[in-house]
Amino acid sequence: MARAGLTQQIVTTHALDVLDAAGPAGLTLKAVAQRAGVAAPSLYKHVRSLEDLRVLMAVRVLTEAAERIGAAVMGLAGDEALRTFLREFRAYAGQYPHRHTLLESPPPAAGEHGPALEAASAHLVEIAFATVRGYGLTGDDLVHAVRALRAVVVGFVGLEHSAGYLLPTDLDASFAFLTDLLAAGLNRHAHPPGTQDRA
Amino acid sequence: MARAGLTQQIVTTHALDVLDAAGPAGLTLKAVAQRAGVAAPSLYKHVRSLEDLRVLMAVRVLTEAAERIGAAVMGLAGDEALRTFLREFRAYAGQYPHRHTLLESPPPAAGEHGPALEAASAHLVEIAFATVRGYGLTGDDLVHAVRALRAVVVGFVGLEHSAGYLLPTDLDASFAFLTDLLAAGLNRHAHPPGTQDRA
DNA sequence: AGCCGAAAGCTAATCGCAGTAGCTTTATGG
DNA sequence: CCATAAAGCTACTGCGATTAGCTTTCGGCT
Repeated sequence: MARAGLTQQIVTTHALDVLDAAGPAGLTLKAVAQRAGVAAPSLYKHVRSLEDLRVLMAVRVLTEAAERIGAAVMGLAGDEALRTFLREFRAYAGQYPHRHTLLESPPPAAGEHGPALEAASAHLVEIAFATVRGYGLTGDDLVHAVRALRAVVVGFVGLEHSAGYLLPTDLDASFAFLTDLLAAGLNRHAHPPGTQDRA
Repeated sequence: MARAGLTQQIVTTHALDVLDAAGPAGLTLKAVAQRAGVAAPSLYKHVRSLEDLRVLMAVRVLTEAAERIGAAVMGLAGDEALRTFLREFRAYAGQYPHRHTLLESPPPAAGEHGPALEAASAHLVEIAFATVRGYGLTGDDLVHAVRALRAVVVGFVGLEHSAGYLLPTDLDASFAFLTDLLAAGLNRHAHPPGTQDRA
């Protein structure tokens, strides 16, 4: 028998292919093994469990998304950076409509690859920070802004891909509306016209 | 043997108890059956499958949340209504930290209870519409605003409960920040100070 | 009071998939 | 050429969902 020459990375790649093609419910070790050309138990030479594999997939997805979004945002600032971040995030999710499910379920820092997951997540968060830095926010407001940014984009994309938005109204327009909303809100905090609202 | 006297509603209630207690991964028919005091296969007299049960649970959760949020928002308008909607939604999710997972996965209108799911979802959306109505938005903007509202709240709550926010910064403050952001944004659309941004 | 059919439960069995045990073979480095 | 570790494999266990078919209870009707 010719050896398949698998590695943890290759298995992860096959697993992502399966996810993309068959959705979260279709992500089974048997399917991954089949795509990799080996018997199912052989995968255990490279991953500790299915959950472990999911974590590895999430790490990959976060890293990929961060790279892509980071590259797009690079050199931009303010509204332009913000719009680009949002657009690229949604574009990535649109290209792989099932991957967003990986960023909701995986157990936090459980297991061997927990730290890697946190690191990958932190990397994306770093990019979000950089994106928002230009608005002149300080202290906790900076964190609040990053959280708002993530909530907005994750929420919209999640609803978009789990059939949460049923009305016929154009989704691109809704996303643009939300983008404007966020941009305007951050600008308002950047140049507070007074001490209008809650501390 | 004394009869358990189950109904679809009671089974759904037990299933939600299991979900609340054991999380999404612990939601198994065996666990539900045990809590209901019957053997696992007996559940099939009331639900078609585990997936079907998940849909029923989602319907219940959406209905409950809509009632609760609807009651809280009733009689309010503008920012007050908006803040209440957001606060109540998050409070519900905070009370049952696992239920938000039901609102992400369930297959759309698949199966017998698909229409019920859509109806329950539509009910909550109606309340979101009512909440946002006071801002004087028209046409598609109204839909955009509702979608923004849902994206914001679902995104924040989802990240909050899946350990997406790791920084030590206070989550309540971040939620307040996001609430203000949304309120300010909707007010801006309500009273456009000109034709400032993108159509 | 007693009968009947439907519905609710049960036990036994099937099926698919995650995970484990232990053997075999391929690469290699010495 | 040989020892050994890693990569695969087959066989097996266990669990949970689901199906099949039997048994019992219940409500209505006579």
